[in-house]
Amino acid sequence: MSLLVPDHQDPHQNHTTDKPMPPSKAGTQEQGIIKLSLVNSDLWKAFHTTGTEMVITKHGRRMFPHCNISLSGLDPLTNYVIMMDMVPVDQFKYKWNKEEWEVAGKAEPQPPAHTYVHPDSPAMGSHWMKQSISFLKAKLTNNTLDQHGHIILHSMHRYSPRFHVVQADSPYTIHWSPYQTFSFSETHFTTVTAYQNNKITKLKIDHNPFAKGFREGGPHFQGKRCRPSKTSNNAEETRQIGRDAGCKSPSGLQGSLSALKSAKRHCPNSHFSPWLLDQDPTESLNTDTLDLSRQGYGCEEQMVPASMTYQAYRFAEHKTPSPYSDIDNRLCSDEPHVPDVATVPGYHSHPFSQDMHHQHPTAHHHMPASRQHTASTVAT
DNA sequence: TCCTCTAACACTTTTGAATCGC
DNA sequence: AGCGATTCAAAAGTGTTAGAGG
Repeated sequence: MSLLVPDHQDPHQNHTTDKPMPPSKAGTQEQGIIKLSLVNSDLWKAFHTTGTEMVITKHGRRMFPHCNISLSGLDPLTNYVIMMDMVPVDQFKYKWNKEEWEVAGKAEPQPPAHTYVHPDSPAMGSHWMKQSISFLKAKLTNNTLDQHGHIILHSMHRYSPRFHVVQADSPYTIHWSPYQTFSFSETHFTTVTAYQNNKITKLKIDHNPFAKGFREGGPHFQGKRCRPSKTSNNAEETRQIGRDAGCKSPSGLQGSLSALKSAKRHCPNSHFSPWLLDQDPTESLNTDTLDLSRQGYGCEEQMVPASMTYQAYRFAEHKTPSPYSDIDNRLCSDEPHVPDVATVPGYHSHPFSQDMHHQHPTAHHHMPASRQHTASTVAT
């Protein structure tokens, strides 16, 4: 499920290349009683230290590290929608020059991006707090004509994921619902179509099980496709990683959970990625979840008309996030009213970023005027 | 010439259905 | 019949590379 979000130009964003947002404390942010933690914060920090790169492809590529968060402080009996989007970190385009990233000019105009709505949304607070929330299946693409609902980004630009916790009984009502926004400085990344920094490549191979094909017995380690290249350093270092690799993964022991557990028993010294084992695959986030499919708008990523772009929001001033605001009326006036979550009247216009300059740069708390008296913001 | 992007490649992991044993 | 464990095949996902294109 995906939808358009407003202009991401956050007045509090850093417009220099080396000034990240204030770091979140131990990968956790707190707003009032709601606390959001970045579960795999250490992994993100490891990448961030080197300079995280995310590959984007025409057909969509998953993130690695992927975003994995945990929530606490929600009302167990209230429904929430959890969403993730990407905001530009600055206004520059970058290029990789030998050993470091350098500015290569002004950023491209932002494409019509989408917000990734967690497939379990909406679900009760108890459901979200039961276990960590993974955005593993969110995909990034550089295809501005993408029809699969992937998050559209520009290559060679820097972005930061944001997480939105929206109190809503259904995606139809999130527009006028209280919501809070979280982001973490360690999750900033540079988009690429091919990895530039070989240190990042090494980190990915070390932590991403899908990369094992190239680490253990892959073509590059068998000489089939090994050849000198413009990135020969990468090739040699990658081969070295292959030579250094330890116990081979349990081929033949398949069967999802049982195979995984069995494999772990049989090969306790194997290198199993944390993101595989941290989460118990038997714990699915399906219980207590409203069945969106039955309601006709599905749990899957959904497209929204491409007619609305960020640009429309560049002129939007901060207003109370009311469904009756002028901005909303203007933006939605020619939207077709079809029963799709992404095209619900007012749905696009949820002012996720219109009023960021009133909030802490990394933790934002938004409430409709009528409910603000009940909210307290504690920016960490 | 340089830089960026794409498709193909060979491999691993994930997923879901089928099968087996208790 | 029901349940859990195991097996199998297909689909999905991975990083690297050469080559195309600007």
